Amino acid sequence: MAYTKNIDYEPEVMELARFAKAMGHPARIAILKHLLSLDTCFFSSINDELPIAKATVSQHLSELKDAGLIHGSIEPPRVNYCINKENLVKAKKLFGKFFKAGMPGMKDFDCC
Amino acid sequence: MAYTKNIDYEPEVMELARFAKAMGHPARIAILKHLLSLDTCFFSSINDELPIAKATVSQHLSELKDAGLIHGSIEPPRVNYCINKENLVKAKKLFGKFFKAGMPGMKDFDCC
DNA sequence: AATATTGTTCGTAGTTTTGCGAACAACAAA
DNA sequence: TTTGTTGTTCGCAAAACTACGAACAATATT
Repeated sequence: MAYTKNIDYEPEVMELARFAKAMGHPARIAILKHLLSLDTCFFSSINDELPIAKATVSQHLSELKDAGLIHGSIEPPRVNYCINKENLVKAKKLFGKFFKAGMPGMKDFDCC
Repeated sequence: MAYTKNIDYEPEVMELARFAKAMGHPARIAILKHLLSLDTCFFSSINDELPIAKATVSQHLSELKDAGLIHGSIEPPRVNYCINKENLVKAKKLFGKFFKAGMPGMKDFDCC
């Protein structure tokens, strides 16, 4: 019964979790880093960077696209991928807000 | 054959993905936010915040603990949870570095 | 028209995640 | 000693995730 009750969480919590989930696999982090360093590139360039089959790479790209973190545009016979900058900035802000919320009370590093 | 080839990713990529994965569920984001706002609290306080069964809450707490994001200490008959501040700072830095890497080339918001 | 290139989609397999209720363990209180 | 409180663990079920090879689609090239 996974994800049945998502409606009960705040939209901002949902959005942050969505971005985090998309970033929750090393292959997808590697893809994002690669795209950030290149600004734009073809599928084959991404595929060459990763130790997994192209079918799997394609799936990870789909997930990143669904989460709104990247764009893909067809330039036959190839596909050009790039960062969805608008949403990456959105993610950056959500993570930034989340972590900043914790920092004020973090002068002392001891707890329970 | 999930996670077979993780050994082929950089340690920093792995770490970031690990933290992101732990944050990749709205219930866990809600838990972290709650703990950040309270500094420390008992299981029951967390459980009351969430629309899921206590067994499930306990599982999410386990995952956050395994990822190193929180601590739990037994104070019979209750359990006190708090943020693992050291690792939260670590996560903050990893995410910060990741997002900062993308920002320089983000003057223009158009791409492929 | 036949061939080559590029990447997606399909079908399949095994693992992990999410969720719940019930049972349990540990301690406190009556 | 019996009862109550607190939270974990167990056992199960459904869904999602990760991965692969094979087949396919779309476009160039010969």
